[in-house]
Amino acid sequence: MPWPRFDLPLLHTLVAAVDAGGLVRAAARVGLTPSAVSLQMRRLEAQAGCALLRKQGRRLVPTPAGERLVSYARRLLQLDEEAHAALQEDAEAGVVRLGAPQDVAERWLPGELARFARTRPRVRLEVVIERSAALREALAGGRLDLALLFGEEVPGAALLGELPMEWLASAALPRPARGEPLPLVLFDPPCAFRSAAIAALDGAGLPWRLALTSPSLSVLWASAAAGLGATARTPLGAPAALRPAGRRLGLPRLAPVRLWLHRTSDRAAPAALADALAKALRDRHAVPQRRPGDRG
DNA sequence: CGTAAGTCTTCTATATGCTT
DNA sequence: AAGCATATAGAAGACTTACG
Repeated sequence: MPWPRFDLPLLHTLVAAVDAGGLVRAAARVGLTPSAVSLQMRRLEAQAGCALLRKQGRRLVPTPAGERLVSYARRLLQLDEEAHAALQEDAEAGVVRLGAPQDVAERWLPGELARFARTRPRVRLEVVIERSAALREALAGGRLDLALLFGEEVPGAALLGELPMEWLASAALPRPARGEPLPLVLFDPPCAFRSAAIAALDGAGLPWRLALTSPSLSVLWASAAAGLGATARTPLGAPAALRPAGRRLGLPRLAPVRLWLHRTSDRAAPAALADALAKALRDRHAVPQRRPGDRG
């Protein structure tokens, strides 16, 4: 057996395969074709000397040996990241200012930032929670280095992932009678979710009315949860009382929204740090498509 | 020591078969 | 029929070896 026993890139792919639950999705994560990933897993099984993955229906799940190796692989990859970061640490002391919408900042970002901070203890992160319009303005004004934004493609922005956009409502909100307008709970404009919701209803010829608008996501969640109206958003961070309600209320399907990583065009100041954080987020692009166990 | 030729490794593209 | 894993052929790059 040649040294080393295990190739780090193969372990990285194994972790991606187990996390993604299949080789096709793993391939997208690691930037290879599915066949290359399949070959990598065969090579890794040869290195391990035993089967690491097995089929379960259409999914691929780890064997007991695979699970043990994944646990080691995570530690090895973490150590690799730390070793790399340690060599760069001296060049990397400073502040990164990152903006994000509230649901992203609360539900997705903390884990990613903690991971980043572990490997770069001398970096201070400043997270700004604002609506997209305010974040765009702050980015343009040089008050942010990076921003996570929902919406359309902008040159220079990196796609982090796609999230389903759904109609969300309390079970207490009745289906409107024929011809009755659907009460909506939405952000003030400009808002990508608001525009998409209204366009979808208008496109389907369904009447609607604004029951409440607010600049605060918490107010929207609480109002919708109380049954004031339906809202359109990703399910990320939605309170438990809000359920996907498109089918029950007879509403048109909504296209998924894309989450983009924008960075300031001002390449000055802590460009290296912002680059490092941007790379860390892009590399993982771990936007949960749908957590296992979630329904519809 | 430097370089050219041969070999090996690993990738993509495409085809195929299995499962749901 | 769609979605997925895998088999195979060929291409590209990395590595090794032989030679001047």
